[in-house]
Amino acid sequence: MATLSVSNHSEGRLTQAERTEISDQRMFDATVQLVLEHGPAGTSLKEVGVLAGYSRGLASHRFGCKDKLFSFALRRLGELWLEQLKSVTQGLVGLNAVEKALDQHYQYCVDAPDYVRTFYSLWFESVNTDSELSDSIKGIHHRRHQDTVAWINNDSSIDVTVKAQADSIAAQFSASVVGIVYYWLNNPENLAETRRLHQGLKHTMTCLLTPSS
Amino acid sequence: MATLSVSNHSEGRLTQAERTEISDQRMFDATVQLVLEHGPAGTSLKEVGVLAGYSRGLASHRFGCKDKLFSFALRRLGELWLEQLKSVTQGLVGLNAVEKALDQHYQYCVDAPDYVRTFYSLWFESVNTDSELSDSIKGIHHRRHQDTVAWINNDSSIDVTVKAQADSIAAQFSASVVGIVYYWLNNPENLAETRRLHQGLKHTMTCLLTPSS
DNA sequence: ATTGACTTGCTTGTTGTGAACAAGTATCAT
DNA sequence: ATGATACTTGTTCACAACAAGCAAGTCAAT
Repeated sequence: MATLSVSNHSEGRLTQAERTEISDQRMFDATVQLVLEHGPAGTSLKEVGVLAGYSRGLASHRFGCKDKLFSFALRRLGELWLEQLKSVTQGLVGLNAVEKALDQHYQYCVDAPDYVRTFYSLWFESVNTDSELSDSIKGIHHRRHQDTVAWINNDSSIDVTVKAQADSIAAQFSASVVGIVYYWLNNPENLAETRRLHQGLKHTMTCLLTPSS
Repeated sequence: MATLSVSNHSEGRLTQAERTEISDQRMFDATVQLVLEHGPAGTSLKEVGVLAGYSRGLASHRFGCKDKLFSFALRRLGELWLEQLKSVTQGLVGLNAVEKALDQHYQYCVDAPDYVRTFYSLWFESVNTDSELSDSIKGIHHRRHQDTVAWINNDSSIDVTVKAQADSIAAQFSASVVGIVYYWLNNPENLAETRRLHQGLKHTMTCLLTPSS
């Protein structure tokens, strides 16, 4: 592989920072591939190192334990999704933001299924462990929740009585997204239904954000 | 421990069937306890056998592999929940059935949190494995789906245009329940919000089952 | 610029744990 | 008593985790 750009030394020579960046990226790719093939439990640190083109011990040495490797991968995946999300909801509020977010979420399942699947595989894996990974998830979860709450509160067209319930509405929204993802993980072939679930949630959110009585 | 009831022989003598029933039950209890404490991945067959009062090897020998032990535990837990569910939805259809089911689901989280938590820990664990366990889940999932579809189709007060979408509505219902459970697993202390999510889903289902336009 | 001490990335050696299975012992059935 | 079934013990293999060593990169003094 050609070097991305010339370093400060002669050809082929890499800085320490470049070396770790390259090995990190390769191990990230290997992790995604192996988690897709064998699930998180069936993915060994040894395989990750070897598939990435290094020794059996590197993943262990770099990350300390399996959990931290997964936490690392999850954070990287989370950042990739966040770019997608921000590119589409930038500056939007209320129902507009919610709808664009859901459209993009569906689209990302279509465009980058490997990343989404790995992301949520690790996500669900963390339900059962008190660990680094589980902390990362909690962080992501909390940020998502706050984003949703902000979308609601920053929209001047939304009623005060609705805003008072922003936390509950955000909780319902997050829960529904998790449910949809769960469906998609188990029925990746049925994109039509996955799309319908996204649409259904849009509709539900419309009802929730529009004061009825 | 006193024998549950006299067997066909003298005191303290058990039939083979009784012996396995007892060891199965003890290993089931041990599995629930250990999964609660350490998660499925952190639960070893060795510990299960020992905690149940047997040798380190029994769980391995009886179930063959970890996955089959979990599959066994999951089926037992599923049956317990099914009793609860049937006791409350027997003979009901449509929205009535859905609402009673959700009430009971919430109540079961309150009354038997250990069972519900273990059940769904194993449930989410199975997302990442192609195995016996994953097959059991698929079965349970399919039955739930069919039940919901039947509730919709057997209710004469529900419109034909709605019944035509029975599958999609059932999918949305299942997904939402999964999402709610995911919330509860991560926020077991917040029963109020869990209750609200159940109520919210009832409301959504009311909308879905009542033709609007 | 070259050298040499130091730092950091990476590899190899080793230990402990657990899953899985085989072979053996104890308990029950007839 | 003979077979069948529940259970235990012995063994193997794989992997996580860590320690100790090797190699590549860094940087100051000359």
